[in-house]
Amino acid sequence: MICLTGSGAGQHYLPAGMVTRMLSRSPTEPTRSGRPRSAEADAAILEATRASLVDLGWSKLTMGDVATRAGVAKTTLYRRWAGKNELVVDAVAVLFDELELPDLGSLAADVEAVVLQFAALLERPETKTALMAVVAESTRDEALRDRIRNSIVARQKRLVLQGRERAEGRGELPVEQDPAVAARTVDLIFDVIAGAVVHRALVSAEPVDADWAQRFTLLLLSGLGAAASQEA
Amino acid sequence: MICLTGSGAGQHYLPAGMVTRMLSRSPTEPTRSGRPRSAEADAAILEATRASLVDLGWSKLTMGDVATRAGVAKTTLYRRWAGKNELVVDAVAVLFDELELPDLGSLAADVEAVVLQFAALLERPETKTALMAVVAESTRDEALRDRIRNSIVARQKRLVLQGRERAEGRGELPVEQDPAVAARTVDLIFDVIAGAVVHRALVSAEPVDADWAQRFTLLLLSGLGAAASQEA
Amino acid sequence: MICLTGSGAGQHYLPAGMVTRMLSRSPTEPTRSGRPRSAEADAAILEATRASLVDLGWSKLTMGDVATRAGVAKTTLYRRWAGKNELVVDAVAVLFDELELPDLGSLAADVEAVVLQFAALLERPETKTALMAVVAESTRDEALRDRIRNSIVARQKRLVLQGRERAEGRGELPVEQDPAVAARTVDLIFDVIAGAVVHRALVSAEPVDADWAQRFTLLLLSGLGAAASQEA
Amino acid sequence: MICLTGSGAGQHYLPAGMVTRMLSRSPTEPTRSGRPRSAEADAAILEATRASLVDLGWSKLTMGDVATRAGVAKTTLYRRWAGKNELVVDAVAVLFDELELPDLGSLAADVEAVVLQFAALLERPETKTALMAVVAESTRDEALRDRIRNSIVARQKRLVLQGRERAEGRGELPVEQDPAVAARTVDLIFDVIAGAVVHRALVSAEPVDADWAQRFTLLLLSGLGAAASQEA
DNA sequence: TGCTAACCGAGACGGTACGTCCCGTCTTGCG
DNA sequence: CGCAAGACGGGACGTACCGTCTCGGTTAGCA
Repeated sequence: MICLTGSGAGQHYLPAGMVTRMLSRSPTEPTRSGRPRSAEADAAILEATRASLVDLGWSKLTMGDVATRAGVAKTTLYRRWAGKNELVVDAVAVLFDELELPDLGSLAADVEAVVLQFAALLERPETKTALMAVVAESTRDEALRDRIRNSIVARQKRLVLQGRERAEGRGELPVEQDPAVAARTVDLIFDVIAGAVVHRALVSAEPVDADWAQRFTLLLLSGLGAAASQEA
Repeated sequence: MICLTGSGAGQHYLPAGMVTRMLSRSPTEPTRSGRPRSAEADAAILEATRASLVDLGWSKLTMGDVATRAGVAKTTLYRRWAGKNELVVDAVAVLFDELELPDLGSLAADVEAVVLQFAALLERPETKTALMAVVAESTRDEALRDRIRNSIVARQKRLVLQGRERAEGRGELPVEQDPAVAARTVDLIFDVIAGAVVHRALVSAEPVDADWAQRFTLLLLSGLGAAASQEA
Repeated sequence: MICLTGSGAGQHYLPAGMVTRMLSRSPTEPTRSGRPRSAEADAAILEATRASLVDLGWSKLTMGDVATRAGVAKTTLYRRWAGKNELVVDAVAVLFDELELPDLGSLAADVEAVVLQFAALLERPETKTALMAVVAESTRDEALRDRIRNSIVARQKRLVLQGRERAEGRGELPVEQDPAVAARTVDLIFDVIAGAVVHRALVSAEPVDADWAQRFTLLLLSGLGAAASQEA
Repeated sequence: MICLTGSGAGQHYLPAGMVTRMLSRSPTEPTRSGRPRSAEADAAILEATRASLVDLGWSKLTMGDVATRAGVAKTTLYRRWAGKNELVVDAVAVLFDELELPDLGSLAADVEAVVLQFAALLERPETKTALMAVVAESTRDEALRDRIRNSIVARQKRLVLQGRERAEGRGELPVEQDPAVAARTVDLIFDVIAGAVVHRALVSAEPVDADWAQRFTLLLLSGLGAAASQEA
């Protein structure tokens, strides 16, 4: 697995495990003199951000309110995050970790389950309100777009990869030899699944229930099979 | 065609042609004495809104800036729209009118074309930045959600309906007898198409080019065929 | 009396009496469209400034606190005054209006009286704390220096002029023919009186009582007589 | 001359020469083991304070900036001085040491000279900006007032004492027998001289040139002679 | 010569106030 | 009565310093 943990809190922040011994100090991390940043503050801030998001929603959330809830000074927030967008991405990203690909014996069952999981996640007010807002903001902010990709999108896409491997193992899908084809197929499927679920839940504002999940999965897997046989 | 015109500009707004004769005055529109509202102002405001959206993006757009660009007082904006969200929805909605379902002889060709049209629309900065933002905002605002549905979503969904009718006419798709099944199939397809395109363009931030459109269409139509035969 | 009233509140502020008739609009004051500034707000702010000065002193006085006390938004302060310095000068200037030259029959008695008046003024916390602070600030700010001169210094210097005229009338002082000599003598006396009182009260921090006033006046008037006879 | 050196730098600060032998250790200064404070740091800080005062003025001067200029940590400043006021008083006090009463043969010449010296000192930006500011601050701070009196005022007042003694020696002034009368006369003269010069230079903002000094001295000494003869 | 206590730099901490921007509302006078 | 202008009370912004508090590391002087 690649770097899905990673970015962590802020721009100049050193993840805990990185400071090891004085001897093996990285040359790019000279010494970090001065008082180190409080890890408790980090946790409190992210937790407070999620709480504030639930209570107030994206547009009413303010840095000052988050700071107050976290029992922290506003400056402490700004020392770690450049603004509301970055903070919320980090606060929400962790929620996507709970998505898991269960092994229910068939690809269809697995896909249906993960669709429902994703829909449940999008039901939660902090996710619903935050996800589209940061995506909207990212249309004008390259750095934010990268942050979203690393922190959120990658967390979701790994499920598709995992599902593909498992289906290949089960013999439900032929093993794709060409890695380029494999990659773009994964991307396509990912956009279809994530896009459809998000669109149904947030734009059409209709429930993503078991019935819809089943019909969607049928459409997707049928298409996948037919398309694969045709591409070959 | 059902109600796609509709809501129009603002809460107490009278479309230009509607103020006709004093005789046939609606009882809920008592007399409207005094100076009537300027229709030019409306056009200027919506145009200014789109321009401001291009220049500044959603989050930096302000009512004051729009008013200044339109050569209009802030009060004039608020007399017509309740706030930024409503204004932007109306300003952007018209852009979705340019989407059309061409008749290229086959369903696949038609779908590919409309996918590319939609992608081109999402390339435009005013659309890209506005669409997700108002959707995000609508997660907490019922009235806004309705406005979006009436002004934007309906404009897109009609293409799917149209495509289905045409495909049925061509014999590419069986005529669905049960109207409930028909409706939910249309909804599913709409969410898959719109969701996948939006997700690819704005979240994955990858180009929606002819190749992708073709592969996506293949997946969709294959799935559609297989699913339809299975549901039967 | 020349322009001692005058400057008034703020930079773009129109004193009340100036807006007279629509006909005789000054060409430099084009029309002043829009809602006019609230005169009540002005008064409330200046009053609140003096109160805050008494309670908190110069260095603890904040714009926010003044705004709160005045029941006014911070922006309303900043619309009229560029900062704390300007505001305090205007708020305190009016206090110097209460200085008056009484007519006690002799120059000595008049001078003693005005010295004690001035000392009493410097006892008041709002004056004491503000005067030196704005003077200190004015060492780096040309505009502030002018403001102080127009609003405060001029109010004091008129007493010296008045005293001279009265003493000349009584025959206590010879009538000075050369206006240049007269002017520089007035300046000298003004600096000596104001300087000595301020220095005693605020730097030496000793009481300016009747005894000190008498001894100071004796020194001043004796010197004035001798110097005048010598200069002649 | 008595205690003009005086308080020295800071609250727990030990002037360099004072740490002598263990034997004669003050009982209130238990042992002072460990690394002693850097004397170089002290000098660098005071120098940096004056430099910052010149560049930024009183109100823009910050402890952080002084620390940076001195190549020292903020904590090092706070270990020695309680705050900005105390630091600036100490930094500026030394400048008043350069005031000297020259012996030019007559009291008038001596006074004129010292007036011009004082005026020259007040021309220097660090003095000009600091003196009034700390005086202003001292109106609310008893301890600061004492510090100013010990560090600055006393340095100036000694010149008046010295001048009086010299004039008595020359026979220009009668020797005052009553020490109380002598003391209050010195105080009066001091306030008149210092007050007039400061007021002219900083409030009236007019030049204290040779002409003004001469006219002022004439006024003062004439008054002094007349007043003395009258008091007798 | 090694201990140890107080020093030092760096810089993060919880705060307060800043001055600005925008909000959505409210007066003005003009047309 | 609509409209442009612009002042109003209010709220959040992001920044600058405050004075305090850890950190890791240095430095004198006693043992």
